Amino acid sequence: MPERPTRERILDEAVDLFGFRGVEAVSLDEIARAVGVRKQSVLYWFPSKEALVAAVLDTVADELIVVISAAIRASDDDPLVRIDAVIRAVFGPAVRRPALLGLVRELGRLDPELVDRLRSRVQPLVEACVRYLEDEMGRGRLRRADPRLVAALAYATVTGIATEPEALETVGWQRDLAGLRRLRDELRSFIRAALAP
Amino acid sequence: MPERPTRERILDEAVDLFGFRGVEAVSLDEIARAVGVRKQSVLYWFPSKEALVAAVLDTVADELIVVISAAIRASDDDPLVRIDAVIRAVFGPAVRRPALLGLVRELGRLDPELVDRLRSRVQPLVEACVRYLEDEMGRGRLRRADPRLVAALAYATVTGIATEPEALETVGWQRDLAGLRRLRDELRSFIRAALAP
DNA sequence: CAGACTCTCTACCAAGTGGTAGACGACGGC
DNA sequence: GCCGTCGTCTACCACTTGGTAGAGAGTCTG
Repeated sequence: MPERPTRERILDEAVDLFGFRGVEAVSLDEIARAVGVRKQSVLYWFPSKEALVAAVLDTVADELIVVISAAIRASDDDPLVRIDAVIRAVFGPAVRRPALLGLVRELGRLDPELVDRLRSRVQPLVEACVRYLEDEMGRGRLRRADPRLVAALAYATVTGIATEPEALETVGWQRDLAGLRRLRDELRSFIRAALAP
Repeated sequence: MPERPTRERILDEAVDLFGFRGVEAVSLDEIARAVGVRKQSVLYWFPSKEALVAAVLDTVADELIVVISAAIRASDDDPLVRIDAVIRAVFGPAVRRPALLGLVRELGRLDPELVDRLRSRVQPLVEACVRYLEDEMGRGRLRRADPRLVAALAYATVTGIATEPEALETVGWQRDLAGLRRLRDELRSFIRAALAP
């Protein structure tokens, strides 16, 4: 049978385990067991745990960058619609795969070199968003505000919900996908209201 | 000399170490060394690592609850000023002690029982804020919006910045206290703009 | 002083960690 | 049939982890 290659399956399980439980808390052995293989096979594909973490970050970043930059290039001219699309794009992968949110929460603790590489890949996207916001504000199609703040807020909101999905419960929502979607939708209309000219 | 009691010093170091590096990543031995004592003395004061974590959460919650509920009871009548005070209060402890932000990031991974207890202590505060927002909105002194969303956004923003202070750099700000303060101030005016009637 | 209590210590343990060395079978090209 | 490469395995290592047992020093109370 054409089973998926071991390397891919390891990456797959690693995303979930690292995301839900934390990199430090998950051992190579546990990942191996989840894949149905021995720890030493994991070390065959990834020479060290750190290499595995790096590979996980890379794959995740690839996906995120593709999805989000596609949304940025979306053709609709109305800036509010466009912002909406980006927010949906940012939440999209997280809604489909909650472990990704948990992974974000690991960033602050990982080897700074790894995080730097990841950030240098994401930064151009953020800059593009900021420039776009500035542009539309200059043309009066969005209310004047610090575009970097808007970016920081969106960034922080997503990672914040990532950090503590319990926050959803605390404010009286379910912490499952429905709660996440609801937050996303409310956030969209909130930003709309704040940025509408 | 009236040195601070060992128990307190352990709690103190634990807040910083757990916050900056993560509960799982910090060993009892490391905490003990930071205090200048042997691991077994730590285990004398806290019968297990989990008990230490619980105690840390309790002390932190105590401080937060005091500071925030004081801000909620602030006397100023203008809702915007009042909201401002609460935001400042939420950011206050974090600005003074960045490790607290890191601790928030641990919540999602800790024993659910611990987190539940913490949440049940914070929830009344959140509920009070929500009721207050609803009330002022009903009286037309704040723009109509879902008060739970406002609470969730504020909550998420703080924990988001906690999760990844690097986000500050990504959007072009310093990640130090100045950056944090700036984010706080911008957030205040942003919420003001969004909620002003 | 005697005895209890408080606090920190040394010594130890079983379990688990990331990682190395190398054997073993399967497979393809020659 | 033979050889090398690939992928997984068993066996092992040095080290760290959270936790136990109990000794012993210091102090307070009688």
